[in-house]
Amino acid sequence: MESIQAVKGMNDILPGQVEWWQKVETTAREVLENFGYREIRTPVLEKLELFSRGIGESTDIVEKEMYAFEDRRGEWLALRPEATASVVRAYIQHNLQADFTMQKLYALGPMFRRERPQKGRYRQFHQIDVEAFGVDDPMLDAEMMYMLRVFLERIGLSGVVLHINSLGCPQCRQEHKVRLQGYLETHQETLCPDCRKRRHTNPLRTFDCKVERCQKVLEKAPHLLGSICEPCGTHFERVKDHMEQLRTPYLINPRMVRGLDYYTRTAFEVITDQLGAQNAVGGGGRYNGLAQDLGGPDIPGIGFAIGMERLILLLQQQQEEARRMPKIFLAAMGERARTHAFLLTQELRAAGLETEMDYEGKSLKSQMRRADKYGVSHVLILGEEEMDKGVAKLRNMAGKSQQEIPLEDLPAAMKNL
RNA sequence: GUGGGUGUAGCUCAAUAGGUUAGAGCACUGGGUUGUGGCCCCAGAGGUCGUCGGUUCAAGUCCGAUCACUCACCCCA
Repeated sequence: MESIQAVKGMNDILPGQVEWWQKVETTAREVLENFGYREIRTPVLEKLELFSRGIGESTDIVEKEMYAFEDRRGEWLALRPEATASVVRAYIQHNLQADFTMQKLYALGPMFRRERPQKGRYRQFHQIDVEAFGVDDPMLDAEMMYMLRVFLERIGLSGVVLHINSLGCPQCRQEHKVRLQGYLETHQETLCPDCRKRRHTNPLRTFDCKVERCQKVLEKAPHLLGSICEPCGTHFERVKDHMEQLRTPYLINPRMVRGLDYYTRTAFEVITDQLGAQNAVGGGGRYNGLAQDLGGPDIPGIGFAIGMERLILLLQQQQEEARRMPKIFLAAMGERARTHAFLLTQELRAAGLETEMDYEGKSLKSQMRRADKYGVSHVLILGEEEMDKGVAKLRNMAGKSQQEIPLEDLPAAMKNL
């Protein structure tokens, strides 16, 4: 019989790996909650329309990467390809703007995109998603990027750079788009086929084309940053001022464009050069029109997402892993001692001590080997001899010393080690 | 969706120009005198050589197909 494999691009996270995830998750919660963010959990499945309207009909995500299907009653649903649209939907649906003028929310969980997997890119991947609603002030933009930096520092990640840009508002971006299209048209002949297509569909995207002759053309192309409107320009200036105030290093990257339609003004990405082709560990930006696009009130928002597998891949390259092991091992010989050891194990656990034992009646030598593999600091040895005397031998694995301890004192004595 | 690379034990890899019972290291199990770990020594278990088909007296090895994994393109976290 053929064994069943996991779905392509969807991974099991095994013991030994899962410790990294726990570390990232707990650190994320600590930092985010310290900045006033509260967790929200939304369904993994949403109406398809939420994403086609929210992310943009012509984006790659919506066009070709979504897990979309018709359910038994003919309703079109999709596994979420990102979290922002869902969080905004929940925000609108539950009228969260009525509670406070500002809402700071975060969500952890799996996202789904049907792409060809490669290093740092999977069909089920996980994000730490952060969103703040109701405030358009640049102070919040800067605080968010500062918080991202604090988180990455706390988790111990090094070698990443924060890129920032302003994408302007729908109005000035539209004007720029027309100008850029005009420019590209005059250089049409030199552009690669992809860029010729992008000229119509999404001219801004030509900026991250990797073909050399396209880059050459784009060097002289009008930059969005140079032509954003006055209010967008001052917003960006103030973001930068606050970044300096918070002593958070950044790099202005006028070529950065983001793949989702809803971004406005501030956009940012955390970039690494240690992940092969996947260079973005996290990214986000402001999305002032999104809530309204999704049928809600006209409320500004800003947010970002961190790719957990990418972050963990980097951490694993940079840090030693810490394995989780029991602290005490019980080695017992003979039926009487084994039966007692079984109970004793539960008592030690009840006292809060991580305890493991041998369940198979193996030789003492074998049990000691097992204890050593676990890396426990102490082993309790229990045999006929000890049972007769009403004691257990406590062996210190590091020092090799051994002492006898009365059985009735055990949980207490172990706690004081 | 497109292109490249790789599929042999749980893991990392060997296997002469096709030729008998496919090997090693690590990991695993047991043992090295009565009930004591690490180091060392001995022994053991573990593989339909991804799958299907073809060439051949003979295929892990050659050919084809297929699947899986992987890297890259596209795009993104």
